[in-house]
Amino acid sequence: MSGTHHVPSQSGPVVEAIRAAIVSGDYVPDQRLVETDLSERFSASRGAVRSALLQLGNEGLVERVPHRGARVRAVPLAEAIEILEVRMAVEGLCAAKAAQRVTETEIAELRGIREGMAAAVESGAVMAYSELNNRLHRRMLEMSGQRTAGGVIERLRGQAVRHQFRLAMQPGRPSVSLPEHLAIIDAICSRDPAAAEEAARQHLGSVIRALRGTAAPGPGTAVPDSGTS
Amino acid sequence: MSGTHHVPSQSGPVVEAIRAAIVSGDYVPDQRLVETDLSERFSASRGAVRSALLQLGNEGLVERVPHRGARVRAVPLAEAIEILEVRMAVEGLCAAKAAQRVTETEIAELRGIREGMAAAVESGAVMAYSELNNRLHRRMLEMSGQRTAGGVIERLRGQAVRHQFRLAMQPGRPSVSLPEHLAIIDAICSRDPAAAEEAARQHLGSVIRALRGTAAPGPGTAVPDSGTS
DNA sequence: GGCGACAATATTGTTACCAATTCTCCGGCA
DNA sequence: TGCCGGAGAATTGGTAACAATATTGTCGCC
Repeated sequence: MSGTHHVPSQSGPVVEAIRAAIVSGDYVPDQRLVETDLSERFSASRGAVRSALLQLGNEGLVERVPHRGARVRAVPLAEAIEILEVRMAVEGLCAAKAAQRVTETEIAELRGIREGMAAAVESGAVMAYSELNNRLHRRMLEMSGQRTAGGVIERLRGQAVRHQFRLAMQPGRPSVSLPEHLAIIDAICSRDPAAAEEAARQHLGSVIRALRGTAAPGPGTAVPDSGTS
Repeated sequence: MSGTHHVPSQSGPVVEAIRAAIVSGDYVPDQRLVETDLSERFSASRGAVRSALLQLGNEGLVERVPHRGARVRAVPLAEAIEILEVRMAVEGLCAAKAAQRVTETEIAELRGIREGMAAAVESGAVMAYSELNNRLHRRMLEMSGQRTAGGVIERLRGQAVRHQFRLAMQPGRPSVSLPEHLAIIDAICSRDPAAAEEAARQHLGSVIRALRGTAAPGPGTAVPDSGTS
């Protein structure tokens, strides 16, 4: 097996834990991240938490202001679109490279993902589809052999994950994105770099258009006070 | 004016100092970075140095292994090429955006850079040309308005700066890159996004080809092996 | 009743110290 | 001679206390 994801695991388990808590929505945007709280929550020393926050700040997931602490960074829609535009460029590159370097076993794996995605959409299994979606993008990066590009995209994905998640939950969205994903898979399996790049770009372009369509309601709707408290 | 809103200046002056020392060649690749040494060298506490090394490690400039300290990361040629491939994609995007959004005053500034570059190459002023080159790339990013892409490229540039510097020192290299730079400038000034993207991609493609030519002196790795018989 | 200064609190930033780990060097031994 | 093992030094990682700073609540004054 290709093992677990290697890029974002560098500086200890605390970083991963906090990152997971953020991307899973356990901490909402603009929520304060007090060092002592996290220290107790994750059973780690304050220094470890401090380092983790530093790294997450560098990663763009949290915002740190001197003497005022860290809070979950709220990525505005415009920036999410910027992120997707960069991803469009880089993932286009990766798709092309993947089409050049793909092996037979990888083609088989992609075909498996393809079937799974079609089945998930057919049966309305949104979460399963989202999971396969993540896996497809990740495996495509690995197949491209472009570690640098993979790291860049991984980081960008982390920042915009909330927007993408919200988008994936829109009813009818899977039926739109499914053919795009299938086109990417088919192009890679056909070892057609140009088609793969074009398919990847079209897919992310579609995501951008869809994101633009989701009206971002102004301030006043987000209430951080959820459940436990 | 937009002033100097550099992305990588966030976590204190120590980070910038160490980064400057690394990119300026003051610390060579694989050189150990002992915390106490840096602490004394930059008159900062060990904790500050620690944080700085953490951030630089996250940035890809230094390599940190647990209990073994940090050292300047030696970016292999293959990775430098990967980095340039990503830059090719992202800077292509930025060039296109810049061509869409460029203002009249910015066009005037670009024309100034254009003249300066031509004059520098004419007179053989390598350093001045390199400086203008940096400025051109940086201003193009700013004009594109793509902050995300700018941050990505800035980071990638930092990692491969040594290779690019070595390349810029090659005799005759400026005469090759000058027309490419001029093409980028002209395309942006003509507000032609497609041409700008193409010009940027061609330029970086040329850099990649040139880099491939530098350090491939035949079979076997040309490591500076001390006096073999 | 509203507003500004002041104290109390909470939180981060820094420093000093100790523990854990690795590297180096030296000596013993087959 | 070459290799194994251990003591010592060097360096990093972690922890706790301290200092600096921002936030919040309170009191007096207009």
